[in-house]
Amino acid sequence: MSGVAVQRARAGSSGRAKTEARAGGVRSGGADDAVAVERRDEILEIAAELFAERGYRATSIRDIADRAGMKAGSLYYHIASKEALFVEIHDKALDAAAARVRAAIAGCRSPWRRLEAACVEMLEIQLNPESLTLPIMNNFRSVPDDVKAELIRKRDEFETIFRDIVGGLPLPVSIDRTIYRILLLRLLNTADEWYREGRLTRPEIASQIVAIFRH
Amino acid sequence: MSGVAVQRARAGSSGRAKTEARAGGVRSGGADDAVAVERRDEILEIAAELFAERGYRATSIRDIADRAGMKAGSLYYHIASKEALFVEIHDKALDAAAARVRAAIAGCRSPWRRLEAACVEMLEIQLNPESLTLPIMNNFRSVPDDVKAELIRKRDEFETIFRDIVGGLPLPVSIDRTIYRILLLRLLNTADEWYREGRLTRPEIASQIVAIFRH
DNA sequence: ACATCAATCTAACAAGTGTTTGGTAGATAA
DNA sequence: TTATCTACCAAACACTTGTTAGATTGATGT
Repeated sequence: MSGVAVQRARAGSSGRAKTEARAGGVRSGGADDAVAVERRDEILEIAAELFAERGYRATSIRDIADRAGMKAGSLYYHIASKEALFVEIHDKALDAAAARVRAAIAGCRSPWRRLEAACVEMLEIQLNPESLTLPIMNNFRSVPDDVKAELIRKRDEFETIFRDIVGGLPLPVSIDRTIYRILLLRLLNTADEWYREGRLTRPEIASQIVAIFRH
Repeated sequence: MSGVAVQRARAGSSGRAKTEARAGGVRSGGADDAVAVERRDEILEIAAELFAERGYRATSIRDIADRAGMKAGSLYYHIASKEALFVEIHDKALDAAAARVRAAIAGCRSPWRRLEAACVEMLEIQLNPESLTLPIMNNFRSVPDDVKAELIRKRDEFETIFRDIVGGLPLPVSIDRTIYRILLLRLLNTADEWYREGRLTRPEIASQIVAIFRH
């Protein structure tokens, strides 16, 4: 505690806080800082991979820094905190996923075809650890409480897409559409946990899911 | 490392290792050590609750000790290590769950009734944080690799019950029974993550699941 | 009274956590 | 050349982690 106090005092006298100016994410850029932006995106992608692989808690700042080829402290030139990094990744991933799913179902007229297209795309997203669109839509248990609320809000927004899709299905009245959607989304969102490579392809899995959920 | 070596050597010279004699779990008991056994079971149950709530990694030895009303170091009189504690809980939980599900489907003649009874029981198990039968059948991501294999083995053994149940269902040939079972189990095992209190009762949820999975 | 023993405490250990500080090589701009 | 600014590093901070050693307390048995 005393150490912190000393540091604060010194920082006050010597001026400036370079880090904060950048870590917010808003670039007050010069001419071409394309390199800088790329570096930051690179870090986001690396962190996204690790979060997806090991979860939030099990991924340390030093893990991310290692993979990015730098020291832990240097990361804080690019990010504000581990929490902020995760929230940013999470939001971007959901936005990208929403765009992909919307594009995938755009051409489908029949409601069941729409569902199948959405399932295929969701499986593709969840099982391809190559882009920022990554399977981190769950694992909220390992996330601190203060961030959790915001994450859930964003996820609910994403799941609106599926409320529309399920709403258009000609289901028997005996089936509750809300729990139908919840169960379907749970399966798609956790695909990386139950999918076993080699048995069935992703489209085959999607058509199996639709076969089960179709009535 | 050097510290461990020193400690081992000293334990050898001064005799005895009280802790190890007990932590293994096998009691070389005196007359009535019912109190001691109860204390250990109490610890197991407390730890099981915390593991279920927060996951393996997010639950610290000190958390468990706090809830048990003692200090962290004292826990090691009862357990050998955090990993061993988790494995023991996991195994006991699966054994108890298997017994409960088997008992629940015992009286059912129709295959669909069997499925429904199994679903009801599984939801009861997953959503009642009161006994050692607790929702810790997943979350393997946060578990160290060396333990993971053993946990998966035990879980596969448990899931045999559902292979039999699904095997008895008169499903259309277009549906792959393996993925059917995987999807169903994934939903039941993660019920605590998607279940929202107040909307539907557990038996209602179970009948909805069967309504969706029935063909 | 004395020794034994279960059950706990205190206190530390090494390792790892997120984060901050002050410094610095190298490019860019005046 | 000199000054500025980006992107990093080295080193520490305070804190938490699982785990262990050794001392202590209270009950039990002789």
